[in-house]
This record gives sequence, structure tokens and C-alpha cells, in this order.
Amino acid sequence: MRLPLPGTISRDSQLATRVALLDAAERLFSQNGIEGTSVREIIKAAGANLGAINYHFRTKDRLALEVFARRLEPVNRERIARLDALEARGGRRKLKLEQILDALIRPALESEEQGAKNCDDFMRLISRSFQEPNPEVKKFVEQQFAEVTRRFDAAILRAVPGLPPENLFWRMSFVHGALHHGLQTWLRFDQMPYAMLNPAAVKPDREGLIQRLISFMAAGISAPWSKPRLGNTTPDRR
Amino acid sequence: MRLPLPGTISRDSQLATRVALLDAAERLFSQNGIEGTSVREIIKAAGANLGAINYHFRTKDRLALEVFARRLEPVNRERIARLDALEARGGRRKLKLEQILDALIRPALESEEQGAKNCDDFMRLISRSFQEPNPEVKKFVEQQFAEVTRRFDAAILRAVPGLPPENLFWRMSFVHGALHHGLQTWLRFDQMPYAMLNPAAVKPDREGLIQRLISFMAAGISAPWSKPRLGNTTPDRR
DNA sequence: CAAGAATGCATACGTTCGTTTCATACATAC
DNA sequence: GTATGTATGAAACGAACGTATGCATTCTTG
Repeated sequence: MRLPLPGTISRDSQLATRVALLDAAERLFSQNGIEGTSVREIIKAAGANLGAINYHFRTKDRLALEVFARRLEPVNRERIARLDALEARGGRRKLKLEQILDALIRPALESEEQGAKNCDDFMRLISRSFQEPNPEVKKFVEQQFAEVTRRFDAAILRAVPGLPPENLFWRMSFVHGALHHGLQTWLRFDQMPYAMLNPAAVKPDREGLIQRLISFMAAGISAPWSKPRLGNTTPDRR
Repeated sequence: MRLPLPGTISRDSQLATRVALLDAAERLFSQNGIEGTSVREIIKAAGANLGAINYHFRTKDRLALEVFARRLEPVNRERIARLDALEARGGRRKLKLEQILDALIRPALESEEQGAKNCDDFMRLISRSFQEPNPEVKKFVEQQFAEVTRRFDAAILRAVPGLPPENLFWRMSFVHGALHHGLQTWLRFDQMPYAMLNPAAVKPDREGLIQRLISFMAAGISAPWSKPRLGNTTPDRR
């Protein structure tokens, strides 16, 4: 991919170790965080050697960056591609809010183009990416996020005429939070104590989750934006 | 607070070091995560000694647990207390959804009862708590979360009659995600590149954030729950 | 086939980690 | 005053960390 110019044609197993390291790191990072994972755990899980990390990625930080980049970039590319397709097909017609949200959500949940092997791990990683303290990773994630946000903000503003842009900004923040937390809950459903204890909690299939997300978000974004008055819930201490 | 029974009357400065350690750990954990923070950084920031950690908390893990517990418990107690008050005052009348959400959201944003000194740090910590890999901390957080969820689920089910419980479960997951991510965005607003680049993004005061959260969530929870049909957004690959 | 770069592997280095130990200072109780 | 137990200070422990180095192996190229 970005090897230091071999001058030789790549063999079939050339990237095997590299990919194994990325896969193992992705799984471990998603479970224990970057700081909580040692390079020795990674190479052990990947069946590789310590030197392989130095050779392929130089440092642990660059490995972490590539782990995130490998997954985040295709997802965000797909999001924008789907939005492009919607707008191209829609012509001058106004897009439905649900369609736009579908283009935003679905790529984050459908990542089987990569092989679906550890697709769960990568989804966990996406959910975690926003909380990542590592400065380089954080910068990358925010940068990726910024472009997607710009495109989808514009599209939604057209779909929901009259919505103040300042209001949309915050609602999109809520949308992303709902997406990531909902995804996390869905992926770890079987380990969630409050999900296991709640007889009403059932895990839908992926399409069911998408539909639930869309209907929730669409309603939230379309909520009345004149500051609603509350029915005096608290005597407003102070 | 839980000293090994002194037998002596506590002096004024008895807990000073302990609190300083908790404060410093809270700030550093919220910025760099638990694994990303060393005990040496903590004692340096607290102006204490390495032995103090061992003396007051025994291990770093127990320190981390106390850091979370010190903030999470009061917030969740306050949430339930407010819900109790609402239900007691409401009598047999049906509560409004917005009132219930207010009781859920406000305690997470108003923590000045503690002194407001590093209230921002603690709010960041709350937002981060769900992603925390540390098993003990995770267990504690989920356990705390479970009780709040149970109470508020029941209240909302009464306020939104007909909403299938299975549907509420997921919408509450989205609600918590929106709350935590929105809170995170609000707290770090000035460092968010996509917020700074977006001329439409303005940071409301705390009350403004609460109102925006409530209206978004209320609409999301009240969204129609018959599975909505999409206007064919994707040709459904495969 | 031989030359030589590209890659995988074993080991070691220097640092930092969490934790422990022990001595000391202080406040209270008898 | 002396004994008792709490709190802090300085120093060091073994273990694990990320990284670097050197040699063996593998495959491409001429």
C-alpha cells in the first residue's frame, strides 16, 4: 500500500503480516483502547514478531493511525458517494430527510466489502474514535468528520427548509452521538447487563437497527425549533 | 470518607491530599484516559507523593473507581430524586415527556453543588465513562446506568402510551448517546475544528443546550413506531 | 544461477510503569 | 511525657513498555 518503494513486485504474502497486524490491532484497540494495548499483545495475536511493527509501521502511533484510517476513510467515502448519488438521481426534487440519514447511517453499519471478518471490531472502533485521546488519531478523525458533516449539513438544510443552521449543528451532534452509542449497544448487546436484565430488550437485525435510528433521528431533526416552553419541571434553584 | 476508622478526630487537612489526588486524576483521566495517565503525572499535578496513592487508594484501579463513583453517584441520585419529585407532585396526572427528560439531563449538566471547580472535567469524564475499557470501572458505570434506565424507562412508558417497550429500549440508548456526545461537543466547543470552521455553529449557554437536547429527544422518542417505509434509497446490494 | 534488496524473526536496550518499603513527622490518647 | 496510630516523604523494586539493532530468510532481478 505505502511500502517504501520496493522496486520489486509484491508477492502474495507480502502484505499478510501487515494486514494481520492491522486486524489484531483493530480488535485489541476496540476492546482495550490504544493505550491499553501493548505492541506485544498485538504481535502475539497476529502471530508476528516485534520487529514487524517497527518495519511496517515504524511506531505504535502510526499503526494506530492506519488502523483508524483503513476503516474510516472507506465509510466516509461511501457516505458521500451515496449522498452524491441521491442528489444526482433526485434532480431538482427535494430529498427526503430519511433518505439522507440512510446515506449517513448505512455505510457505518455495512462494511462487508472488506470481508466482514472483523467487521464488528471496526464498528466498535468507529464508535470509540471520537473519544480517542491520541492526538494524531483525534486530529485525523475530526478532519474526516468535518467533511462529512459539511456535506450532510447542507443536504439536510435543503430537506428541512426553515431549520436554523445553528440549530442543525447541535442536532447533528446529537445524531452522531445517537448513532455511535446505539451502534455500541447493538454490538455489545449480549454483554450488556441492563440489556440482559430487561425483558423488553430484544436485538433487532441490522436493518431493524437502521430503521430505528432513522426514525428517531428524523423526528429529532424535524422537531419544532422555536424554543419550547417547559411545564415548570424544576423550581429553578439559585 | 471511608478511612480505616481512625479512632481519632479528623483534622482539617486530613483529606486534603486525598481530594487533591481525586481532582488531579479526574482532570487527567478526562483528558488522556485512565491507561493514558500515569500515577506519577497524577501525584505531580496534585503536589503529592507517590506513596500517597498507595496509602489512600491502594492501587491505581481503585483510585479510578473512586474518581468515577464520586461524580456518577450524586448525578444518578439527583436524577432519581427529581423523577421521584415529579411523580409525587404529579399525583395521578400523566407526566409530560419533556419533564422527564429534564430530570434526566439536568443533573448531568449541573454539578455545581460540588463547587464547580473542575465541573467541566467531571462532565467530560461522564461522557467518557461509557467507553471506559477498565473492567471494574465499566462494571460500576453499567450498574449505575442500569438503575437509572429502569426508572426512566418506566416513567416514559407511562408518558408515551402505546410505545412498545422494545422500541423504547433502543430509543433510550439513542437518547444517552445524544446526551453524551452533545455534552462532549459543548464542553470542547472551542477546540472543535469543525465547530470553528462552521460559521453557523454557536455555543449556547447551558440552559440553551438543555432545551435543545430535550426538544430533540422528545421528538425522537415520540416518533411514529410503526416501521416507516423508506423511499428506496439504496438498490440493496447483494 | 548469482547478486542484492526486501522482509521476518530473535534479542537486547533504555525508559517508564505501578507498586512497595521504610523512615520520619505529626496529632491525639492515656 | 510517652505511647499509638495516621499521614507524608524519599528511594527502590521487578515488570512491562515502545523502540532499535543485527542476522537469517525469501524473493525479484539481471
